[in-house]
Amino acid sequence: MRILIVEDNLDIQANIADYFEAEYRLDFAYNGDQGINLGLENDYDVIVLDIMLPGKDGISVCEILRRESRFQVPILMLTARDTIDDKELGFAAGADDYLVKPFSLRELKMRIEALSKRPKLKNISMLQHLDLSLNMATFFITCDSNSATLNKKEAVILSLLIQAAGHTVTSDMLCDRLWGDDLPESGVLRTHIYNLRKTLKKLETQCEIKTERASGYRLLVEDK
Amino acid sequence: MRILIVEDNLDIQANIADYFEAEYRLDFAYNGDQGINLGLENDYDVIVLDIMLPGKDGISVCEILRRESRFQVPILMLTARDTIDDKELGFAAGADDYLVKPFSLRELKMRIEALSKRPKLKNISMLQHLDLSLNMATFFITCDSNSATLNKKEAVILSLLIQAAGHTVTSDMLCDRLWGDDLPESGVLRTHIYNLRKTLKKLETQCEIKTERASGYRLLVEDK
DNA sequence: ATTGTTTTGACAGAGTTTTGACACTTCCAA
DNA sequence: TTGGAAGTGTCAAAACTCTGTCAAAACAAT
Repeated sequence: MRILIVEDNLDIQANIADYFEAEYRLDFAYNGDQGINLGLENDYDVIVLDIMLPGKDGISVCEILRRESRFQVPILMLTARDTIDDKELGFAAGADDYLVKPFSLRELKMRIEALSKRPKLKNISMLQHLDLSLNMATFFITCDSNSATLNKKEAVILSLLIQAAGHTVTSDMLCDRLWGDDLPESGVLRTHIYNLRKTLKKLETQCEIKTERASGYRLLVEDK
Repeated sequence: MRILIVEDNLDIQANIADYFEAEYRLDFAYNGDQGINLGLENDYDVIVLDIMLPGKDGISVCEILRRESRFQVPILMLTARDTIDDKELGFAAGADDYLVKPFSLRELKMRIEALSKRPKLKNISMLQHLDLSLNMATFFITCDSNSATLNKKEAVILSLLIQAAGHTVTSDMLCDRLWGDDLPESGVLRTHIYNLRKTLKKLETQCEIKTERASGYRLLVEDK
């Protein structure tokens, strides 16, 4: 399990490091900007975010991560204050859980475990991108007056591409989501992408799947 | 028996888990939004809802569940405060029972048992959808001048479909309601759906059961 | 016993996913 | 520049899975 701790207090950092080092892979950021960079770069299982930070405060960091990240990382906020205002701000910014300082490391651990166990693609049932919208409950896609239904694999692929729109989604990541550990050894993914493109074309949508050679696929963000 | 616990305090969660795990099927949510999602997604026998939650408080969760859910799940509220105000708020929001912290697990269990025994379809004995009406006391369905009587299983299936009209009801959920834990291992459900469709056709109703492949069934809402 | 209800199992047909073959593109080194 | 290796696009057909259909058997109620 990989965790990012964004916290400026060196004592707290050291405590967390001691307690969790053996079990998790930890990265530390000392200020908001560094937190944003690391958070966008890597795919963490949980991000622990102090609300009081030098430079950008935790709320802003949280907002930016939520807006920019192509991953749906659970974010746990730390705060010294226990005012409702703070909490509401935090949740509004997209935090998933809250912990008030001082806290026990044991409790922090329990919450991290709880967060990491949540299904990643929780409740997003209606995804949109440019002129396209995809209903993940029915696998129905619509573009203006045109529509079609995808099958499951295609829907999963498209949903991941939309969520990462503009960023490349590696083939590995797609395979992981589609087949988990026992992947078929043929080029199935290619076929699915091919069919997906065919139905996208039929819908006359502006959305286009670009392939990043030797890496993966990416949904273009600009109109044509 | 399937129960949803919406409670952010991990210690209480752990206690409840220990005490009830052997006997009930438990799901946990640790904030309001997760509670709402799980509550709407699944068909619980009882929902236990803490009033103090991160994010949406229990009252709002209760209101939303009551408004949105296609099930009539009994809701038991937990609160640390014992003010009349709180109780009234809770009942106004649609809670069915109340328990003040700290409480004994034995008492919680008694209340859960009591709630779960209440008839599920309290006042709904006459279900309607489009031009069809189903009397759950007699299993009699009518459409204009045509009518027929269903048998019990068919009636249960149709009632669930009507209550969820427009939304997919998973096969799992249907099986759960029809057979509980010891399901028959053949494709009985298919047969019942088949027969149900046959009588629906005979009645010349506008209602139509659509199957969502690899998922479940859904009653169409638009006229044909 | 008779009747109605529920389950079983077999089969066919429809839809989904995988496979594999071939052509085409891109990149790199000779 | 040129040829080959690696990565992709294309497509049809095979393999697989889920459903609909139905008759007959098992079960329950009266």
